[in-house]
Amino acid sequence: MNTPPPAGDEALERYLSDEETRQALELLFFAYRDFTGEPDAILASDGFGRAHHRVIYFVKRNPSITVNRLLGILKITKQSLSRVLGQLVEENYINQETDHDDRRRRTLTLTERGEALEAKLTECQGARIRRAYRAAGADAVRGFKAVLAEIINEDDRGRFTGGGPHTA
Amino acid sequence: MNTPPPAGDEALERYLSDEETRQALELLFFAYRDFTGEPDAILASDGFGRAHHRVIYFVKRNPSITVNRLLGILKITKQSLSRVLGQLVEENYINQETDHDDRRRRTLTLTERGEALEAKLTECQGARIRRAYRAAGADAVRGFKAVLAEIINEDDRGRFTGGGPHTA
DNA sequence: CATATATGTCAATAAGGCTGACGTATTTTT
DNA sequence: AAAAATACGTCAGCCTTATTGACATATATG
Repeated sequence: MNTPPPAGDEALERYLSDEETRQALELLFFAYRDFTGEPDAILASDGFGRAHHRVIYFVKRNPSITVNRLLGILKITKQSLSRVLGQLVEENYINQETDHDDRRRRTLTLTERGEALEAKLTECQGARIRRAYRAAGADAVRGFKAVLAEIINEDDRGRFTGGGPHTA
Repeated sequence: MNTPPPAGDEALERYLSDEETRQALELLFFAYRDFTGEPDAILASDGFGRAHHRVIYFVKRNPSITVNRLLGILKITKQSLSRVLGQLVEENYINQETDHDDRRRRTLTLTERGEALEAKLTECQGARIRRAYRAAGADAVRGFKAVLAEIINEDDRGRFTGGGPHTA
């Protein structure tokens, strides 16, 4: 068990503030854990991990994205991406071709197989989101988005407050 | 860029639903990434990782917790916990003592050093949360909590809809 | 006494990150 | 044309965090 609320107005304020933020931390921890749980299981049965999911997802969202822009979104090193991306290309989930304008660049696109896996994974997470949205109501959804957008660092926040998909 | 909204009412519905859920997925991804970024940096400079953070956090929240109950919250194996916990005990962040009632049990509590690190990490994430809460407003905060609670699996949801801290 | 529980530990394996170094093709700059 | 910067790939090695299986020990409980 835990320390009970203290007496005194200022102390109570601090306590509430502490409890309040801890509740938020824990909500995020448990929500993210469960949110990634199902897709992780699907991926594992294909011999993939969460890293593959992220790559597939952002290639879907940004067709013909270059390796460099993908690295920018994921914020990992190219050596780390290399292994994961290599597997996905090897096993024909992602198509890689030389860009016509700048022949140094390789553009990445999902193959049919990649599209299928992406759809399966997103559908799985989407169902959880839609269920939560319906249960909480439209008003709550607006609050949910507003707070999450504010939690995100300023540089990436524009993806949500402003316009379309992740064109970095 | 991406596929533009299609014509036709049903198709538009589907498109909105898809865009809507994808936005939620991405909000969660970026928010969690940035939310864990700062503490990760602090921990790294102490030679620790995110796993150490989770252990310290839940020991703080459940003083005198047993190893078994901690495993239940974290949902990892005891072998995984062993190394992390061992380090924290070794370096005097966590105190381990034999329970008086059942001498098989070891109860875990933060030392002063552990308290200090926990405070530093939680303060860092707390500041981000408070900033977001202030920016989004009290109404949005209610929605934020409601949706996140609904995203969490039923078994753990009670921690938030109901009462106090994580007493598993 | 037998069995179950709580904990710890040894060994092997794997995913997914990291850094540093080097190579090569291509584009841009001087 | 030569030099520099960019985009990409790859080799080699290291770390953290997780996994499984097996076994040991102390304690509690039937």
